[in-house]
Amino acid sequence: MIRIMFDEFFATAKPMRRAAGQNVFRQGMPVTRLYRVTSGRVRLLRHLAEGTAVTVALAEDGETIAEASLFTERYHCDAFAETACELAAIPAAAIRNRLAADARAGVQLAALFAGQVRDLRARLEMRNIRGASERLLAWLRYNARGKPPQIALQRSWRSVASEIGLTPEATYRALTELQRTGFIDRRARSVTLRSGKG
Amino acid sequence: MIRIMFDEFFATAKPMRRAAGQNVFRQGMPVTRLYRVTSGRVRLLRHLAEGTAVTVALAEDGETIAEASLFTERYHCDAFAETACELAAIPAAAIRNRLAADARAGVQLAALFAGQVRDLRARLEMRNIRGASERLLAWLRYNARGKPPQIALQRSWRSVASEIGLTPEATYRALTELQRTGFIDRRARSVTLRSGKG
DNA sequence: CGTCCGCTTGACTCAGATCAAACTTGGTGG
DNA sequence: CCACCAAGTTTGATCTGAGTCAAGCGGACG
Repeated sequence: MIRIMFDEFFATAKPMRRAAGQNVFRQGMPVTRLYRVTSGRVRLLRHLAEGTAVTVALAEDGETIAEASLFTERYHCDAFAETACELAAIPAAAIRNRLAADARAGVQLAALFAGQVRDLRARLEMRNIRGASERLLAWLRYNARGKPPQIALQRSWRSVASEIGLTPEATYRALTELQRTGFIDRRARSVTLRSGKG
Repeated sequence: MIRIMFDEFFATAKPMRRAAGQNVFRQGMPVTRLYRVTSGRVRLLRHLAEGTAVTVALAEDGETIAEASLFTERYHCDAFAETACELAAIPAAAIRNRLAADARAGVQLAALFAGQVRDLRARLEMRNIRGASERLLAWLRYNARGKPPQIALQRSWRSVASEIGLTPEATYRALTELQRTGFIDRRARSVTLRSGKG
């Protein structure tokens, strides 16, 4: 119910495509649109003095980019397609109008962002776990649902690997290890967490 | 101007203390207060089935905890003092009332959270940089201001180390390395970024 | 004056990255 | 239905760079 507001806009958004390397928006340009990545990968780069740049985010899979731009005049970073991609674009003005017209919209948006903050904090915290198996286990626990806790992965383990900051190889090995030590029960992309050991 | 709203509440908040190991709130309890950590460190733990738990965040230094709780009935995690700490507490109802009364408050809050989202994404992205020197350099670039870009650190390098996910030793070595290769110019806690190499 | 903590440097270790090769799966098109 | 290709998965061997332990310096503070 919380992300309804955004989704509603994106549902009717006009889709657009970008070839690999093409630009979506540039730092310093007035904020005209909000984007969601439908497929492919978009890199957000913040330019600094001296011609250097820092990657600020990598978006794929339905992630929305530069939401913070809603509240600023100009984009604070460049966005360019790293692979060929498809994006949904909505005019920033539409959201701003909604925010001005509907008092509850602001609160809804705040709730949406607050949830993202919580989620990002959790992800960041997982990165502090050094051991590959332990980090993966933390991720599994965080994302498992039900009793007993289970995960039916809708994507590749590779993508999980990149989310938790491990190489695919390390992730597969960690899976094997967790299986071996009896922490999980796995069949392909389905995992069941087990109480303690095996 | 954006974080005025929160700060205003926290400024008049009653301070409270917790000894190391003491509880602040528990998962499942109705959300009554919002907290900001003034000193010390608070660990947020999310309990899962099977008696296991995952650390969801570690807050210190003036960080606000469990903002997302503003929009839920009950706390979704435990909070307990990891060291002796001091907290500022404000009633959640106060914020909710403000949100209900002032239409612009919701938007302000959304803007605040959106900024946090951007910041957390950037931090997460830095963690994907493997090399210690490169990661530290990215952090320095992200946090430097001015022309030429400079940083006058107000805290210890140790705390920077933990923020970027390196050991203090690795961080000091990276500093030395960046100095040696001419990327930075350092005197104690003041750093100037230099164009390319030395 | 002594203690604590941040800083610094050195030596060693090891877990995860990297490189490599094979197998499986899934989808595409003939 | 099969040939084929791309991507994901799996396992092995090797290497490297950050973690760990250790030791010493110096400034802040009681």
